[in-house]
Amino acid sequence: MTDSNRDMTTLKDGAVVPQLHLILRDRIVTGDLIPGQRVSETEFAKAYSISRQPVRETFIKLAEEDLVVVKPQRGTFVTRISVPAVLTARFIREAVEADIVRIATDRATPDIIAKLDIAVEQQRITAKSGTPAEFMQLDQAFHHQLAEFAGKRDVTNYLRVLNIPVNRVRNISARQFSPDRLIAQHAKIVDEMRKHNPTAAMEQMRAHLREINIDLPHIVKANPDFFEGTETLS
Amino acid sequence: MTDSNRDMTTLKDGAVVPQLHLILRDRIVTGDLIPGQRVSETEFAKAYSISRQPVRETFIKLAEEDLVVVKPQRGTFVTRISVPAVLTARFIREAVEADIVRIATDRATPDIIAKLDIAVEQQRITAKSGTPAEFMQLDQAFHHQLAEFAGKRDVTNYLRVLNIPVNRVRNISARQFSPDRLIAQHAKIVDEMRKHNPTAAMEQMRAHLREINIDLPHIVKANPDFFEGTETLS
DNA sequence: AAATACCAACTTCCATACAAGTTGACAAGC
DNA sequence: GCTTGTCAACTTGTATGGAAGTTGGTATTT
Repeated sequence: MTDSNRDMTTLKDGAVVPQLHLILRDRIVTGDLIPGQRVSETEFAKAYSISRQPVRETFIKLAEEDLVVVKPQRGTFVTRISVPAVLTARFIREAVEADIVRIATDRATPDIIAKLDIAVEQQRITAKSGTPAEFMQLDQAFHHQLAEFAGKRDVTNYLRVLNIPVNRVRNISARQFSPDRLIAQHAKIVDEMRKHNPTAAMEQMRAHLREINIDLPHIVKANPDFFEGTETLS
Repeated sequence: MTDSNRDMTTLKDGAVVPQLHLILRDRIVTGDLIPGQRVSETEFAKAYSISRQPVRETFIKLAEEDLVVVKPQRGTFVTRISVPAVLTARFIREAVEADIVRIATDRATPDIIAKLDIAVEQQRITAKSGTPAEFMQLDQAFHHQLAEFAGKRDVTNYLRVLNIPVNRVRNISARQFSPDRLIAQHAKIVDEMRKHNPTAAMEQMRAHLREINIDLPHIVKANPDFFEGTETLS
């Protein structure tokens, strides 16, 4: 989203809850509101000049996405990033996207391969001259494209909530790891698809999605108080 | 859940929203509240002798699970079951549980195989003398057991919301299809695990989870107004 | 008869007041 | 010093009134 609504004061006319939901979700996922931080209904009510009720209902939605946790009579807190949630999301994505890439390879036409080549090339350009957030957007678009080419356009939507903790990790560690490695892996996947080798394409995809298993321990070690369930790593 | 709280009148002391959330979710998933049915805040507020606010907040949670849809100033309605959601959930489960069964086969000890044999046997017993709901519970427990044996205990929890539409389908069609076929497939999966044949076990699992692709068109045809997005089937 | 204007009865949305429980500071007593 | 009791200031939870918008029936007008 643009930061037109992040001046902490004005909301557009119309329903308040959907707007606030998007704003606060973005602020949490990008790390503007940090894991463990205490928030409160009155705090945002004053900041955005609205009543407690819409803020409260926004908190309920954020809680369903595991972005905040509401402790009755005690307070509401930005959740720390759950390591098991990240690992589980990764495992699910590996299984699902392996199947997607197998189907996409079977369906691959020269036209599809060309579009994927263009996508990878744009990633290279953005990695050099763009922001980490822009590269992240392109990365997600690439995986969504593969799903579309496999005829599984909906999969991305239904796994959206699952990917939230993964995105949080990437946002707080955007500058710690270079995108070059990821781009090279994307290119390898496309190459195997070009050769109509579904098994090899699947293996490249699985290896690609296993990367975070290697990075995660370092990220956790660098920001231990942003995470919970860290004992799962050992 | 027990039906101790389904007398439409009394709730236990304590927080109201969590109780009402469980009650209404159960009533929708089991088909007591039917797809497309109109509901309203005041309706349940009167029925349970509470104010509109807790009902409203419950609706928000149900909406996040795609069990109701809130149309501002127009009303709240029990969602019709989304055919694309069912098909996508099935696809995701096939990919994930195939991987799970592969890992579980690699890890399979005689002790694990014995536990799975017992589970299948209990399914046979319940299929004969139990209720469809009880069998459904055992079926879910079986798949959860496999995830545990693969060291992926969390997967079931994180895919819970995804499975909701699938469970709705099974509840409205519980008597239309016999469980014998499913039990036989469970047995085949365990047999391949016993033989330490991960590839065959995976294939049996995939075939098992593809069953709903065959049943779904008939269920939709028998209850067309319980579904939406039915054109996806053609 | 048919189209239109009106309006009463509904709905969800938001604001506000109060209820109920938690927490931490601070003073009293051991 | 250390424990304990008190209580004020917070938190979220619930109730209720009114605002804003939709809907469908009913007169009114053409």
